[in-house]
Amino acid sequence: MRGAAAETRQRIVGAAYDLFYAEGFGRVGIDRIAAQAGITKRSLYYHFDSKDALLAAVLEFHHGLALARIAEWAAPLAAADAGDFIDALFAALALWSREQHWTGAGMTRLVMELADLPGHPARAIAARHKAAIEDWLAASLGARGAAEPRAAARTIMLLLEGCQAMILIGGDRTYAATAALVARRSLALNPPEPRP
Amino acid sequence: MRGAAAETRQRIVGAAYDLFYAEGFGRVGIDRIAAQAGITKRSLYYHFDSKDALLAAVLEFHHGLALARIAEWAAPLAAADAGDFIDALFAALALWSREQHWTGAGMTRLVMELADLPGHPARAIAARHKAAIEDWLAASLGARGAAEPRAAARTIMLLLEGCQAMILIGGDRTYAATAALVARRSLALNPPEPRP
DNA sequence: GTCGATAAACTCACTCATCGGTATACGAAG
DNA sequence: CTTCGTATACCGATGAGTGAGTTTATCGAC
Repeated sequence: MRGAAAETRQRIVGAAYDLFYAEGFGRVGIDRIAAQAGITKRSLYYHFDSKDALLAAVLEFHHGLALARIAEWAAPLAAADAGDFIDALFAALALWSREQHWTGAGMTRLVMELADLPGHPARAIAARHKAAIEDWLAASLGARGAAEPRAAARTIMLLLEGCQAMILIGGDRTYAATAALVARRSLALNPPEPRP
Repeated sequence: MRGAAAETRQRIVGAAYDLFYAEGFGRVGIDRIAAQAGITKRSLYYHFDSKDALLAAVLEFHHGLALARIAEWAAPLAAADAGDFIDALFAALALWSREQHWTGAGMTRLVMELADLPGHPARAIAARHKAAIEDWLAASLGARGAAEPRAAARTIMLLLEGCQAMILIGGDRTYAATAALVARRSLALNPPEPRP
C-alpha cells in the first residue's frame, strides 16, 4: 500500500475538479469532495493542508489537462492556414458550449469568484494558465503564417473570453460566429506574407 | 413610521449591493448585510422573502443605476463619431479598471458564480441587463453613423466582456487598447456613409 | 381631543445544517 | 517498533431562515 498515496491524491483531485468545475469553489464543501472521492474528510486533510491547497492542486491538474487537450484538438489542423484555424477554433467553442451543463471556462469563473482576493494563490495559477494559452495561440498562428502572431493571439484571447461570457449570460451561441468573423477580419488587416 | 419601509428597503438593497459587488453573492452572509444596513436579520427578512429575492432586488437596482451612469458618461460625447466613441469607451474601461479593488462587471461575475443554475432568477435579470447595454450601444453607434450598428454592438460587447476578463485575470490593462483597436478596425470594414 | 384597535415595522433568541479544520486512535506495511 | 494512511468523532463558527413578542404610527369611535 506504499504507493497508494499518489493514487488517492489523484482521486481527490479528480473529485474536487469535477465538483469545483460544476458548481464553483465556494459552494462545494470539503465533505462532499471527500465523499465523492470515497474517503473521509480526515484522510483528505492528510493529503492536503487546506481547501486552498487542494484548489491549487486542482488548478495545476487542470492546467496540464487543458493544454494537452488543445494540443490534441489542434493536431488535425496542422495544415490549416491561420484563417481556417481561427474558424475551427470558434466552431469548437460553439460546439463545446452546446454541452449540457456547460458553464464556461473553469479558470475564468474561478478568477471571478475570487475577484476580490488578488493575492490568492489560485489567481497566480490562473494568470499563468491564460498566458500559456495565449503563447500557444501565438505560436500556432505564427506557424500558420499570421503576420503579427502575438497581436493576433491577444485579439483572439479577448474574443474567446468575451464569447464565453456572452454565451453564458444570454445563451446566444451565435456570438461564436461573430467572434470568428471579427478575428478573421482583424487578421486580414495584417495579411501574412504570400508563401511560395 | 408608516412609510419608512421603502427607505429601509433601499438601505438594505444599498448595503447588499456594496457587499455583493465587493465579495460576491455566496461569500456574503445575510447577517453582514443586516449589520451594514443597521437593522437585525429578522427585519431584513420582513422586507425580503429570501436571500435570492434580495439579490433580485439588488440586480434591478444595479440595472437602473448602470444605465443611468452610462447615459451620463456618454452625454459629453454627443458630437463624437463612432470611432472616437469606441476609443472613449475602452479608455473609460481602462480607467475604471485602475480603481482600487476593481473586480470587473458585477453582473458578469454573478452569472459566473451562478453558472450552474441557469434557472436562477438572477440569470434572467443579468441577461436582460446585457441585452439592454447592447441595445444602447447599437443605438449610440447608429446615431453616430456606424453602418451596421447591431453587428458593431455585438462586436463591442464581445470585446468589452473579454477585456474585463483578461484585465482581471492577468492584470494587464493594455488589453483595453488592443480591444479598442480591434473594434475600430472591425467598424472601419463597414464604413459609415460619408456625411455631407 | 383622546382612547383603544389595528397593522406596519422591528427586535431577541432561537432552529438546524453545514462550514473548514482537528484530536486521537487504530490497522497495516516495512 | 515506527511510519503511513485512514477512520470515528468532534470543534467553534457561521450559513439561511423562523417563532413569538414588542414598539410605533395611523385611524375610527366617542
